[in-house]
Amino acid sequence: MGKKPYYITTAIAYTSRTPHIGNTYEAVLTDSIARYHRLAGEEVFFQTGTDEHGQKIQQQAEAMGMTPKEHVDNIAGEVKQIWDMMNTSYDKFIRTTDADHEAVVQKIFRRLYEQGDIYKGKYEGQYCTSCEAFYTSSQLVEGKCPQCGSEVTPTSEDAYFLRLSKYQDRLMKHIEENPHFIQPESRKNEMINNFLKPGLQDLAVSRTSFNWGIPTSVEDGHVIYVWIDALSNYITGIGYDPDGSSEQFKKLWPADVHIIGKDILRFHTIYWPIMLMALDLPLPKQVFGHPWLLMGADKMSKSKGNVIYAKDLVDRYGVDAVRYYLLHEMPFAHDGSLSYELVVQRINSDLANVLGNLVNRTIAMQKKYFGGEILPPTEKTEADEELIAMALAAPKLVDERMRELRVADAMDAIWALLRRSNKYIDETEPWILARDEAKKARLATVMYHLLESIRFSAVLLQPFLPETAERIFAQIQSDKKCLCSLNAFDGMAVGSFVGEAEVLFARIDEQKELAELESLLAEKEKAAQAEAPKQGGEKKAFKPEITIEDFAKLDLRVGHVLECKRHPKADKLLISQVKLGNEIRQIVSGVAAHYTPEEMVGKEVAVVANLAPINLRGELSQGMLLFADTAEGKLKAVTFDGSVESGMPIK
RNA sequence: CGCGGAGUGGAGCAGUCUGGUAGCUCGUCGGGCUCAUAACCCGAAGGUCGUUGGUUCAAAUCCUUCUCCCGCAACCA
Repeated sequence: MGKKPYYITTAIAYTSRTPHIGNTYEAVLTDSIARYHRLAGEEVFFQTGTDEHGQKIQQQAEAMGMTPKEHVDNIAGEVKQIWDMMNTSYDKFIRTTDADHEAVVQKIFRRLYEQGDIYKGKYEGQYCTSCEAFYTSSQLVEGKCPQCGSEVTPTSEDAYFLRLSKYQDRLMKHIEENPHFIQPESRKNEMINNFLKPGLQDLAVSRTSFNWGIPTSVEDGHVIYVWIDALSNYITGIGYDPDGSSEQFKKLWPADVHIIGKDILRFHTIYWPIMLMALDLPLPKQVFGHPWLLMGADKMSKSKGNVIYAKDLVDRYGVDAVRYYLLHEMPFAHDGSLSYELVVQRINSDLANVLGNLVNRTIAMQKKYFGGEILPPTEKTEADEELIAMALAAPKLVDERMRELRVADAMDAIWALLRRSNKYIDETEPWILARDEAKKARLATVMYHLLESIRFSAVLLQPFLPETAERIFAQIQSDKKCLCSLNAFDGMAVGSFVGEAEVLFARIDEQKELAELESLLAEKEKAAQAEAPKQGGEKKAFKPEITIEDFAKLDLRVGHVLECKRHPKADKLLISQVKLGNEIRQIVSGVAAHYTPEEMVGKEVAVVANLAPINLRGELSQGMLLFADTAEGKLKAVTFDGSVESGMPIK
């Protein structure tokens, strides 16, 4: 029996919008790991795909005047296109709207229901009339409202729940006994302390408020919670079936590693393992929450206007340059940053100078001195030992680091060899050897060593820069590409000829490039602004039409802010005392990030006066202050054209 | 005191578990070389490893005080 195939997955991409370069990173990272294991001779199965259900998607589709299916078809197409453009070598691209996936998810749900791990219950069951708020049973303090201590009454909204509590101890034990299960390890503590130790609440796994999801098949009107649906992809995609799984599933499961963003670690290290336990399946061996790519110091987001798409970069610099940047500039555990400036610098120094130039100068010399013919290395000296030793040690270094998912470190080992090769040229001074016919054998040896160490590098580069590796093989005219060819330093075929020299990565004039980008960006911004009013962003999509009667239900008033302070127990909230005519109300607003209390005092602002009061983290809020979103993601209070008496209606 | 992570030469990071002369890439400055994509090679400057106190013969590393940054959770009527 052979070894179990290596099964690796990305998280499936949520189809709410076109993935940006940060989302793309995950696919490239996973691809490099998958390719490495293939290179190492293992059978590999690499699955990726798209997550296409959920309320958010339904709403977006409606706002754009499409059916949800049309919307996700568009985005899924884009995702696949980008993954393909990045040269990711996935074996399966699953979509959660695939019929077979949907069918199996229904079976999973039914099976869990029938065995009692999913049960029907009430959603947000306890209502406190004095606070006008809902609480789950576990939030109650001695059976009473945690805020005010009064009696609560159970309410009834039907939902199905997954019994997380039943498996909690088993999961905790698993995490503690398998220190590599959650990577990087720092995240492990976060999960244990924040979620497991306080105790898991059973998870509501059905929804009735929308219908873009997989029906439960247990009760009409209930669709399956999107995470249950999405997580299942890792097993449905390879043929799991509660009634009898495929041979492929038996061969592949459990997954060796799920590569996911650190933001969804909770779903993959708590909900997913528990689902698997309930299904009586083994858990994935490892979940790696990779860091994020930041734009300079900011998280990439549309509202900040700093989104970069993979295509923008690939069009300018080529696939492998972008792959290099993503794979190499991301630290193992911290967030990495990206800017055009950094990309250009890396391309110049690492790809053009160190790698490209090394190959180029070597091929040029081989042609110049020997007409391209590769001669035998007959005059080895002590000066060669270090280079050869380093080349022979490189595969092991790369292997160790890749098995720890330290991709950037693995690449460093290759670059160390490339740098050493450049140094070797200076040490041996081939151009001087070439002047003396008597030193021809020595020159041939030096050149052989150079070509061979370039071949070593190219073999090892394949998982990271597949196209570039091929181009190097073409230039050195070698087809020895397997890891097994790196056991001895003698892979170049004596008597054969090198190919044509070709520039692998052209140097970029940084000043010129940045200037050009700046003007390009300005143009783009202009175009986006011109288009914005027509199209409207996803946030600006209009809600469905209402009648004047609907509008008349709102009681909008002019309010004067008399006092304002920060909420003592919530950093996003401000508490204002607002005068509405002869009444003074306390209103809580989530604008602490946008206004200081001092700025709020004295403002005349629009108020929703007849909104049901609610208790927000211990403070009563009797209404709502109105704010407008700005393009920069800020909030601006809705004020008036001149001073208006408080309490006056707005219509 | 909600939980967790981090603070290392101008920039980005490693080293911390298993104390023992502070390392890598980029940048800067000086030199060398000419096969090559103004590339490559060598050398130098630059850090009391955020702060306080402690353990030790010895602390970036272990314990502790404070501070700043980031993430997660809660809150956004």
